[in-house]
Amino acid sequence: MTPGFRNPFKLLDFAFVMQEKISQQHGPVIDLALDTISKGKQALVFVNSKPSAEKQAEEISKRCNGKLDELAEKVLNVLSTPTKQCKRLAGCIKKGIAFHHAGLDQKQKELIEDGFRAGEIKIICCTPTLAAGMDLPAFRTILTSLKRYTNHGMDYIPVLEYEQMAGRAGRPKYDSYGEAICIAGTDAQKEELIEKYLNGEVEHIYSKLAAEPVLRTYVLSLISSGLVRSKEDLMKFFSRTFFAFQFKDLKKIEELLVRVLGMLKDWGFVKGSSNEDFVSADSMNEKYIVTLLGKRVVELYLDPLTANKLVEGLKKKCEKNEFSYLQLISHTLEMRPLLRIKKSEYEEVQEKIALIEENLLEDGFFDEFEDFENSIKTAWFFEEWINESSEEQLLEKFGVRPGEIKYKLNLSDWLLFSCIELSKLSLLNENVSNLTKLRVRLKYGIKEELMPLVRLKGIGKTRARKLYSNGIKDVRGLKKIGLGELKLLIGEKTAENIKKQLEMG
DNA sequence: GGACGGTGAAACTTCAGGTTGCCTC
DNA sequence: GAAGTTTCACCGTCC
Repeated sequence: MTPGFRNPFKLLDFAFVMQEKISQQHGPVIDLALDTISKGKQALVFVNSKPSAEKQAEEISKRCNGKLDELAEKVLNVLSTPTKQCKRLAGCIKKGIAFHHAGLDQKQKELIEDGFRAGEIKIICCTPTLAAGMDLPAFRTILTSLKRYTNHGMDYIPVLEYEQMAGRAGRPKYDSYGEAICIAGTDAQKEELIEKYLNGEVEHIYSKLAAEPVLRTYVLSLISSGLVRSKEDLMKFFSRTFFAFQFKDLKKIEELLVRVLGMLKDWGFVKGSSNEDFVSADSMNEKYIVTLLGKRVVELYLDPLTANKLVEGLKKKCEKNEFSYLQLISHTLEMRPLLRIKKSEYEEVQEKIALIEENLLEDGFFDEFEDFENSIKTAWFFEEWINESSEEQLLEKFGVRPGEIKYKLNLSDWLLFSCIELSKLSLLNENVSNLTKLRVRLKYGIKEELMPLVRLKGIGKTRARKLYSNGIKDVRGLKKIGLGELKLLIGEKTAENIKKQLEMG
């Protein structure tokens, strides 16, 4: 831990003194940022939301005169067509300021992190993305707010989280100490912050085993690995965990485990190993073994609940189209958080539901209708993607940023792969070819007609579309066209490469 | 007089994050 | 609960 930064009074008083000393020109955050730069140092500014991170960075950058044109150019051209977000980021970076959150493309995040480490970028305004894991120390950490929106309204963040953010301050190699500065609005608030975060204790750690999804997954994998063969084994195992230590009530744990076992059995992921008829259902000695399907569920790292939902959905006999599958995988715990429906979108989504209701692979969503509606919006977003909407269009229509698009696509690929595997093991092979096709389309973001073209290395969404609209629709078309003409369409190097691939068959 | 643009206050809307599968030239 | 965004009334300017 860096010396200096744990001394609470020094710290917070410093912030107050600082505000007066820096003559409060533009508000505390901007003043502190500019002061950091004038000292030749760097700072991380933690804010509460993605829009805030962008706004704050922009405000600071307006008052800076960096000249990082080259880096800005790189950041701008990470995607095939820059989105609004890219332009905004490039504008800030030009001045030596950046914003950083999960909505950025991975490549952009790396450029920013490297730029900061190299000392070119002076200030990063970020959401808690940068709080943990990342090795990005700065001289100063500025925490604009220690409250965050939760399910129960605005609430103070845990002390542990505060420490993670504050702990970014202090660069072992360059500074002998670091400064973590919380912005307090009033004296009363200042006292509150000191009490809670500087004098307060870190919260107790609670075992996450208590959460049922984790418990389900755990029990199944224990049985699958052979570590646990009976309810008795299971109880023995769990009585030694931190979960049991905290929970204390072994009877309750047993009830919970029995329920989980029952579910796994109903879903066909485990079965009684022998002479089941002679052993009563809640006998401690009843032996369990994993089924083939259950084993695969473990290997796929799926929550058994999700796995069962997928299997049940895949079984459904109805007219299935892309949207059917997309909605099925969107309405899982794994896909959360789902895209949320804005007020202005409500009617549009209702219309969409009416349109595709008959093709859905699930029924009985009445208890959590809002969640269901969100799954429709999420599936819709995927659908637009495979119909060749650009990142910019998705940002406009669904408010999904490029980084989030990639993350969601990665999840969807995993879940579709899981659907394929589960179909194979559940004798539901009629789904396999459609799912496989869908995976390819999601990977590239293309309509079905471009599929033959993207098989070739060097051809993705953009080039495939260009070729197609010029009448080249498949490998045969590519073979027929002359090299010169092909070069004009997709560039010299790529054209040569493609021809080579075709020759090799 | 009417179109247009700028300004500011009120009303409205939204709010962090990120491991897992497989294959591979 | 707070901050960012949108909306809308109001005013001044120019043609």
